[in-house]
Amino acid sequence: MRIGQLAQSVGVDTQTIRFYERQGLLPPPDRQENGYRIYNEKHGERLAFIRRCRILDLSLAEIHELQRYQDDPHQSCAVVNALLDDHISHVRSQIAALQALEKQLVSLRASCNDDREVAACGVLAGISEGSMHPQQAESSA
Amino acid sequence: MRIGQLAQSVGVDTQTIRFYERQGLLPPPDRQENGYRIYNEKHGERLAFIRRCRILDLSLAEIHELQRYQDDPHQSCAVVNALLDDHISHVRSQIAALQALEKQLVSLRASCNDDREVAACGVLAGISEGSMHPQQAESSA
DNA sequence: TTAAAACTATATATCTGCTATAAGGTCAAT
DNA sequence: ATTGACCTTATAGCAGATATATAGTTTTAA
Ligand SMILES: [Zn+2]
Ligand SMILES: [Zn+2]
Ligand SMILES: [Zn+2]
Ligand SMILES: [Zn+2]
Repeated sequence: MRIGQLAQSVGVDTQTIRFYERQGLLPPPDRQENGYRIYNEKHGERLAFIRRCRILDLSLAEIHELQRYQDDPHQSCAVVNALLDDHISHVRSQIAALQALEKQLVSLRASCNDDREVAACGVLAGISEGSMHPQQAESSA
Repeated sequence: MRIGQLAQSVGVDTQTIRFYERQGLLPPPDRQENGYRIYNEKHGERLAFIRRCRILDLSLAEIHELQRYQDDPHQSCAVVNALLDDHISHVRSQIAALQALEKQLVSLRASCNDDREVAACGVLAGISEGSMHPQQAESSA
């Protein structure tokens, strides 16, 4: 199967497939005499795996790591589970950061109604005055 | 004051200041004879405003819009408040997406303990099997 | 006085995960 | 013969910086 078919069957752009190949996430397929890439079902499964990882918001580096684990199937799967735990904490710290941010924004929003002119806007005043603390999106825990 | 001093006083990198200037968020300052940028307190306030907006995770485009509002101080501040409301809904939809993701990840994680080998890992099996639905990080509401 | 350290300038590359465009080669049908 | 659909590579763009390369300037100290 050629790249367009593979792309359609998995629901990605052909560019994305070539991109994954360049990144080392998909093995370079054989080529026809004219240079066209030829894929088999293995490639399809591999690509689908990558896409499902991306749906889980795993980074390409994390996916790469998972693939390395799959290449050594007899080691303990604790490494896989640890990777997932780490990723869950990535996601949780993002959530926490965003929730703190939301709180800040809502309180800022409450400092103004719509009946003023810009020069007296409570929101702008709140930002300009600035008793704010930086967010930390990711921690290296 | 030169760029290094300004950078230190606001707590950003000098590169970041030049970057904001290129993006049109900071007005180009006067130059010394040797070409060095010279800043005054106005620049400092403007830069600090930008940084506080960034802490609130406002995009550079949103900040730009706020600046345009500030340039027309007699219009109704409803536009400012609307911008903030939009941004709050950006943040909320990010939170919702991440929470849905967290749920998926936690359930995936629960499908494995650490006592297997990679070939039998419940996490990898869960990803490979793939009964997953794509996330939508942002909606164009 | 001179040489090194610290600062400034511009231009360019890097990061993430794609997506889009340009410019061209290949193939089937008309 | 030419259209159209497909394929190839190379390159640029998005956000929001950050890093590097290379060069000129100022300050400090030996
Ligand atoms: Zn992660
Ligand atoms: Zn207002
Ligand atoms: Zn926003
Ligand atoms: Zn496992």
